[in-house]
Amino acid sequence: MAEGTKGADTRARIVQAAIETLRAEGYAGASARAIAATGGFNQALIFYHFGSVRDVLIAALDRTSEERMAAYRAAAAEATDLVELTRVAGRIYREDLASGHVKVMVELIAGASSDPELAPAIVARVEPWIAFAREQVARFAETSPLGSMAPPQDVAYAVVALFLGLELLSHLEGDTARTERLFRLADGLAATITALGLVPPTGGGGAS
Amino acid sequence: MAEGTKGADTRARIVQAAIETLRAEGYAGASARAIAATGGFNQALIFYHFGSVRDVLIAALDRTSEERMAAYRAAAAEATDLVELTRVAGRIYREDLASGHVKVMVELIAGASSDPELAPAIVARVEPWIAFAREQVARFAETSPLGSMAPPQDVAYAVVALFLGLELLSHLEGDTARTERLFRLADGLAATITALGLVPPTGGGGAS
DNA sequence: GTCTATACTTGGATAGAC
DNA sequence: GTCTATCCAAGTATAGAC
Repeated sequence: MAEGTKGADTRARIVQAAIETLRAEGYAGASARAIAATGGFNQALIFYHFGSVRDVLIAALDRTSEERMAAYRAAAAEATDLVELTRVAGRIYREDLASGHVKVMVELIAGASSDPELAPAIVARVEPWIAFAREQVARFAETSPLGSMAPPQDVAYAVVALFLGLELLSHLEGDTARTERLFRLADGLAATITALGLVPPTGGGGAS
Repeated sequence: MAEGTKGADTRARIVQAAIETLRAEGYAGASARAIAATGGFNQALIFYHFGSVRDVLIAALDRTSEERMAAYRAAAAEATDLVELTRVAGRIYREDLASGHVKVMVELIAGASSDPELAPAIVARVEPWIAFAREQVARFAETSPLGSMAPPQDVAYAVVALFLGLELLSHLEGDTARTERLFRLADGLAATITALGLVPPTGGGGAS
């Protein structure tokens, strides 16, 4: 990598503008012209650097996804029990709602319906998140009573679905209060599950 | 109502075509031309009968929403405890995933970002679903220990978010197996909550 | 590598014949 | 009430000057 610096800079500016446009206008509003207007550069640059609008949108998801995955991994590594994991998950997810990462993902998942060539690219970028959630749930639930009642894979799928759905609802009306209450509720739920002995009070290997 | 019959018939055909197009092509693919091609009628009819594409999409959500709300109300009325409510919710929601009602709603919520005039109309049509979920949760949880731990309003919000998120994920790859497992998991969870005495074993007023 | 100009396509919407 | 024809705006993408 490190090819010319100037080209890489411009690519980054385009990707950044694509992210901002997806956040503000959604998939249907993320045209080459709209992205160029957001970033203050020429529309033709998108095609020179990425070849198509679709490919710059995929690059946008790659960029936020890598950045946020790093944040989630770092935060998860700090958690040594389910209560802590729930708390950091809430904290990081709230950052996401604000930063727009989940919005970018949700818009691209919804938009994939209209573009058969986009769909497989989005699938490939959503699955790592489900796998990551499964890893984290498994750290505390795999060998516990909870793990046999609720397979980590299924819990992880539900958690990711819940996060995506919360994004849809909370940005529809701009209501963050309800989401806030839900995370406090989740903290209480994690404490209850731990108190009931369904999950070990501490432990779980380090996050990978 | 009952105005000319012919006009009402055509309106219904257009709305039906809009629903099918939203299901198959998503919001970004639901153009007037695409809807007309799906329904086999002229594109100009949409503007004659509805004035704009936006308004026919809103009518599409109205139609599925009314129809599905009736189905949910009827099903919920049968449930006399939380276990039954969970089971019927799963059954009805699986019908929805297949029929496409949730898909229509999700696509319009996501699409609302790109059309400021669409957003308030969608908000007004999503809120009744959150209110309905709250009513149902409250029937069994309001005066129980669960109700004081987890306010029905917040639980309802989470349930709706989960349903919307499951739609996004399950239709992204066409994976219905994971959703199936989740509903069996929910059945078990409802049974556990009841066994723990967090919720009355029977009761809850009739559904409105 | 970036800009201007432009070709071509699709989409929203209307006019006017039937 | 429905269809054909058409206008115009917006979108993707490319060619070619700089």
